[in-house]
Amino acid sequence: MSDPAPRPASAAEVAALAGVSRSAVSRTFTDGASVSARTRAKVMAAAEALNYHVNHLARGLSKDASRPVCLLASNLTRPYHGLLLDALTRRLQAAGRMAMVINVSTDPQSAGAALAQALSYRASAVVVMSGTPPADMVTACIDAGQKVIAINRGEEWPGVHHIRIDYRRAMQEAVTALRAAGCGRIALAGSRKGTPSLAAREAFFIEACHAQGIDPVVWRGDGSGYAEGQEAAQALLQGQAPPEGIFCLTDLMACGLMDMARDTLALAIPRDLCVIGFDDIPQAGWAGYGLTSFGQPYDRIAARVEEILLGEEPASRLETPLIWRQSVRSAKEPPRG
Amino acid sequence: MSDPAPRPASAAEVAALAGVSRSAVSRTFTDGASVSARTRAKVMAAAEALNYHVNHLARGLSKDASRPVCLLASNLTRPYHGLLLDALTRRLQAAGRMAMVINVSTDPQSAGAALAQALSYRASAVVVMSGTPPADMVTACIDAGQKVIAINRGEEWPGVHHIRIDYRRAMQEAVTALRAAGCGRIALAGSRKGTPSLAAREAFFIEACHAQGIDPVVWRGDGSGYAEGQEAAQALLQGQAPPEGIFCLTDLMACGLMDMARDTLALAIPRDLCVIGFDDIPQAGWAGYGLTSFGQPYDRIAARVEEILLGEEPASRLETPLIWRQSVRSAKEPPRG
DNA sequence: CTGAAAGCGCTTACAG
DNA sequence: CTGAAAGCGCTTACAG
Repeated sequence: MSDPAPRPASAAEVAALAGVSRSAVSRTFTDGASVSARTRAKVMAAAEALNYHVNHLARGLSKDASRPVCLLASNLTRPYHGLLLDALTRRLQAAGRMAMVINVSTDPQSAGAALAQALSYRASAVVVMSGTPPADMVTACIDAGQKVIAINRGEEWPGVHHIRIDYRRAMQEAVTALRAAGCGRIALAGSRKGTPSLAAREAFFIEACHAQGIDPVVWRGDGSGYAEGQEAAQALLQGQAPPEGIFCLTDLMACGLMDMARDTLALAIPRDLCVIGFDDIPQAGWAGYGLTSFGQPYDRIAARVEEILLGEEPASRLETPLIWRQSVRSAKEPPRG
Repeated sequence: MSDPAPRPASAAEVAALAGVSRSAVSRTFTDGASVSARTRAKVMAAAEALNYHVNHLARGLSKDASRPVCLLASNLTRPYHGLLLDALTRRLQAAGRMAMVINVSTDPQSAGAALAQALSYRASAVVVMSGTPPADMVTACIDAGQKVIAINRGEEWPGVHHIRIDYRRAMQEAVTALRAAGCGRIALAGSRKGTPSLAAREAFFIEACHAQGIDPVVWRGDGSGYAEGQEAAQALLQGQAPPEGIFCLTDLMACGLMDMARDTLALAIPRDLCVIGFDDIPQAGWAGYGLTSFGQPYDRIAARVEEILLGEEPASRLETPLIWRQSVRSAKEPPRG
């Protein structure tokens, strides 16, 4: 309002104004520190007058807890990533941590560079939301004292904290639901991309089919988005004796598949075809889709990240509830034919 | 791999190993600094051996350029915000800046707290992607030497760098397109939410209608998402002489409106109804919608942010191209009736 | 080009 | 409870 200060106030200036030592100021803003009520009051008054805010950058030099948490993200453009990032940033913020996001989408190999950046900012932890950084960079981070938290990344890395979904159970449920809906011929709309989550869902879906005596038709696209869903529909649904139930690796694929099945192939869903997706993105709930899908436990994932930050080591896999909508016949309805 | 160091190497250790001063190490990692090739080589070798990375936290204490850039975001769950955040983080990263995101979605008033956080981390700039922080907090940031960059935020704040879209021109184009498609009765699916962008689109759309001698029907929902689009369809399309062309404030609303118009009201698009949206989210391109929409210049916005960070002050408003798809009849096709 | 020194803004034993 | 001092890891005039 008055003379605009060129730089923010420092603890030293607050100390001077309050007539106390810089240590006293520091203590006032440190949670469990011992300061008398009187000193604290003087400090607070001075701080307010100078619009003082502790410099977290400087604090991070000595205090681990105020160092940033790095989020390695990609494809922020896709609903799943947006939802996860939303849950994560919200949670970290509530915990008073600074979230720094590194976008690794441009170059699939860039995950290594991202970790180098995390190292440069002395992040206290790095959360790998996607991408697969090279093992030696992961080791370097861990050696430097950082926690590395992997969300739904495949292989077990030594020293890495994993947060995992129980894909096996989910895939069993998917197959069961399709069979209960009367689907005899079952297919999987998969992907050649081979990211850990995608690969795990594929493997467990096929395993579950076999366990129930079914031999699923498997189709694989290049990616796992809307366009691949459309391709899947064309590839799977045109021959004779086409599948009656399809599990799509992602909701995005399911949306593409449904659009193509209805508009071009003139199939009715769920009468002629049952579809299940994964991620429970907002579009799954849109009237145009009504897609039955597995919900990702975004908030629970975020909660686990915080637990790990606090030193706890949660073990069990997270459950994904199947959200029922209209793309799968309920057991009572008769199947087609 | 070998003995895991509890903490990362410091410049002092590198200096010791290389047999030079700490200044020499610092200079080696500073862009325009004067170091002999020989010294630099020694330093680099030692740095590699110790896996040294400059501590940007510490560097931020004295160098403005390595202080973080704060991104005040919200609704990361929505396509528009995801797309913008994606473009921004990508660009900042390429520029070697650290992007710290603060999620202000929980509480609309939380924008003030977010700014306080930006102040605490001595961000060199804060980018307001959404939310409207209180004026005095904005002043505090500016007084503390931070750049405040507002993307599509309404009012002119003193000292704030604005990045703006030419909504007036876009809205004129929308009305023109609808009229060229033969739409006589025109409506606006608006919102009571009143965020700056939304309000501006509304006002300019109505202004453009009047300029072309049209009196649009205006409906307003609570928000600007899919559900409000559905409501808009019910409210606007049921009476007699319903609108033949509707502009929706957002693509999300347009999707909801289209679904409701087709599924429940049995209207054909664009035969019975032309629809235009805004944002050009991925779903607009899905086969189920084929929505004609204005594209946000995400990359250009990000480029401007960088320009402002570099001290330039770009002035003109950004253009939004109208992306033609199938939800508006082209001028040649005859309108219905 | 190079090093010794002071400074950036904090925290945390260490005495009192 | 409180202050003087050393430390966190960097940068940048200042001499040489």
